[in-house]
Amino acid sequence: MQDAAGGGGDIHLLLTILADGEEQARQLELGEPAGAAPATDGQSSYPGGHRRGEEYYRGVARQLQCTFTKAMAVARAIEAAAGAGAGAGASGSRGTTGAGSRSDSADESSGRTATDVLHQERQDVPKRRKGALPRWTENFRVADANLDATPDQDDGFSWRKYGQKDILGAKFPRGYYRCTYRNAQGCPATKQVQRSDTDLCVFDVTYQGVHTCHHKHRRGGNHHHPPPPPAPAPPQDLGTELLRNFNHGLKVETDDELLEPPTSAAAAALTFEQNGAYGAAGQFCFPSVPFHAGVMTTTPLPDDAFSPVKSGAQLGGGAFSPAFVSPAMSAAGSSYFSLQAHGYDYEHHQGGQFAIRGTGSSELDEVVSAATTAAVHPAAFDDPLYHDVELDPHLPLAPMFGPAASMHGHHYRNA
DNA sequence: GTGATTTGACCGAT
DNA sequence: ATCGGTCAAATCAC
Repeated sequence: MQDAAGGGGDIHLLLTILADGEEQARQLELGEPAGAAPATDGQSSYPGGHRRGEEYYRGVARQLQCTFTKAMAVARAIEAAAGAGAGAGASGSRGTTGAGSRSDSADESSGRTATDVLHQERQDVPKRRKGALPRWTENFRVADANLDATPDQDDGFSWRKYGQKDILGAKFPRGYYRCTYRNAQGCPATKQVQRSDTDLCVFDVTYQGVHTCHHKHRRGGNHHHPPPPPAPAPPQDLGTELLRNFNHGLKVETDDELLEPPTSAAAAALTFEQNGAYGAAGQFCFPSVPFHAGVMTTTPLPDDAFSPVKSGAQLGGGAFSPAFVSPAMSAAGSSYFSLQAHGYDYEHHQGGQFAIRGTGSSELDEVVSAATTAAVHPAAFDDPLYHDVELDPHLPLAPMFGPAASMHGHHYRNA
């Protein structure tokens, strides 16, 4: 509604990003580690000076790539904002009745635990917080673009389809699934599956809510899937890992400057806050750099898909992964991955981009300030209680992988 | 018979 | 009024 301000700001932002890109291109040309130089460390990371240069160029090139991505995102956002207030999806509404014989809806039916939980959450936060449940998206690619190709890459959970809907502007209907054990165990997890209209091989799978069921891996069910495919990791892990990584004193590059935690995180959060003022969102990019396994734990998580630490699985070819990676995703060779939590969409592209898309409003400030606080007091990360605080553990403050990692902050308005 | 899927209708949000 | 998400009766599959 107040897109006007956002639009103007976004244009300015776009210009800023483009200026960044210009600067990065210049760096490429000069080969001079300008601001983002690994100046201070140097030798420790790159014994061979010659190799260091190579790495440097690569890094700058990736930055440049990220900058382009950001610019395009902002441009699209501007376009969308200008065009029409394309309704942002993500409505977490919950229909109550069915036809005629309703009887549940209230709250006491035994199977409504998940709903209850949601209710409770909402009562705790009177503001309407639709995206109360963490939400993230993965792209699955199937071998052939066959129309009857199954989007159902077994992710290790048992899903039950409860709806299908034609979506405006999409060629293919969207399928709605919820955890089979929703009634039995009150598991709130759901997912939406939609085939990409551009690439028939690609299915966008949006997960929402973390499995609370003691899911048993789908017993030799419909699909031939021998590999033990755990589930899309619960976002908590992302937050945990991010925060953990943060504690490792990695460097973060925010927009223009290279910073070091906690300063860096604080600055990143600050950037966010500024973005928040726009009512917009942030997009963070960081070059894909070889990361140190020490920072993360790579675990082929077993059945209990909810152990606090499981992530860092490598995508193919040495590309880094976000703080967590669902085996389902890597198995499917997905090239794209995103996550949303508490109103923010986190997106990660295999190319090394990470974006945060906010759903706007005051929530942003809350989270940002919480994040800022947390960033300044890294010790808080070790406190298991931080989960209970408003602090959103899923913030993008984390310096991702490796000392050379850098992160750019920007935002764009998401219609 | 049991459980999953299909499908039209309902509901909240925009 | 429209759209996305959900419900539940009807239907299908085992």
